Amino acid sequence: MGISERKDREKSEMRKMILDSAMQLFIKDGYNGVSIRKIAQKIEYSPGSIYTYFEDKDSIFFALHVEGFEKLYQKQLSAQGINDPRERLLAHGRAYLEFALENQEYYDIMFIMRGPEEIICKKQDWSHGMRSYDLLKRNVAECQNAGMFKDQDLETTSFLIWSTVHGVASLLIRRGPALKNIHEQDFSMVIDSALNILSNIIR
Amino acid sequence: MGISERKDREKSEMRKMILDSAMQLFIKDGYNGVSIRKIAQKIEYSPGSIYTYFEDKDSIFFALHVEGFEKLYQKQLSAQGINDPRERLLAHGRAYLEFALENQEYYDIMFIMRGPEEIICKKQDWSHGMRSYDLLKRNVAECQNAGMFKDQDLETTSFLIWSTVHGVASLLIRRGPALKNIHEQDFSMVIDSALNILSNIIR
DNA sequence: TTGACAAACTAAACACTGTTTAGTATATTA
DNA sequence: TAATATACTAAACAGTGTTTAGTTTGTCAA
Repeated sequence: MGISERKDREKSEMRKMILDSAMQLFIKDGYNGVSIRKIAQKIEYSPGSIYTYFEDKDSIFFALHVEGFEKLYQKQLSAQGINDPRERLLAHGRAYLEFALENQEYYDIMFIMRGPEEIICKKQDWSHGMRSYDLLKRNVAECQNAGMFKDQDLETTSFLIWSTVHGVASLLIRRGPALKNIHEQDFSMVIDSALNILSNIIR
Repeated sequence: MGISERKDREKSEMRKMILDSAMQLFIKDGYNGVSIRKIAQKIEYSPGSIYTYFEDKDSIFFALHVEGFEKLYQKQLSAQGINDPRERLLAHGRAYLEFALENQEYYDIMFIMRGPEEIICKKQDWSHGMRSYDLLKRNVAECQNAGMFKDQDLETTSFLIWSTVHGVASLLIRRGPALKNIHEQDFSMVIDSALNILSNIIR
């Protein structure tokens, strides 16, 4: 059936076009600055057509959310080649921070923005996030096997490690009051310092 | 001039009424669920009247933001009585986390939500946030004077300490994927663990 | 007490928003 | 060729933040 395959292809191309346009607008105009009509105008279709491909506006952001987790997971896997558990966990942290700073819009969608997060709870689908988090937990567990974090709860330890890197990432991205004095080119220094903290925790 | 004083009083009572209603609705319906019309209905005035007291919807959230920072600052001051710099910094961290979990809506407005943060940048007014952050920096500086964080940059160290507690706070409030296994009653345990990390950093 | 003035307030309008609906055009299938 | 399914559009609906014109109200000087 070549026809239905072509149709599927056309359908997914349209989906991609919508997502790409939405992402571009999202980066330019922020979450609330993007409207279905603007997306429609950008892809040169009527607003209504978009609803053939996505249930609602939220679903578009959810789809971008899923894309983001896929990118994060791939980045995280790049650290899995390292054998020493301690070094692997540090590389894992670096990968996380690099992902966050290289894909700030995705990171925002995934972990910071209110809108989409409510959506994800509504959709009951944290599975993509869990996959990344489970990878972290596995790395922490293997650190425990190697004698680190002794007498510490796996869940709590993993969570606190995530908190540390997430805290750095989200503040760097959102630019809180402290960041008047930390500029873009200093980010890698901050990453190093954050990993230093991690490195102190790991013992 | 008793009349103009009464008028000022009435004006600020009206402001307070608007802010209280906005906060209530905000907690109940979330950021985007609150409309000027809903606030107006709650206070039994027409939507237009609100614009006599606030420039726009954003200003209402900004005002709540300022209120939040005032509360945080007061809470932080409660830790300033402690003499030992290390213990004071730890108490400072605990105060921060307690504030975040006791005033989750405020914390959200202050540090997590996109909307208002853009507003604050627009208004170029991080002064309220800076006051709290400066207090942290002062405490860190005095830890340095007492021999801790030797050879570490004050700015970076302060930022990373803030990151750590902010990371914990924002993940606890937003309930990321990791938090399926951490329930409300365990929060104080997580706070203790976070402070343990802080305590490890401080040496 | 009256007239002027300023402030508060409202109803209505404006230009948006996400979403639904009814209807059309097009391509595929029997 | 006729029937059917799909993609698509224009228009409408109910909502949004904000502005405007006009009214009411309270204050104050003449």
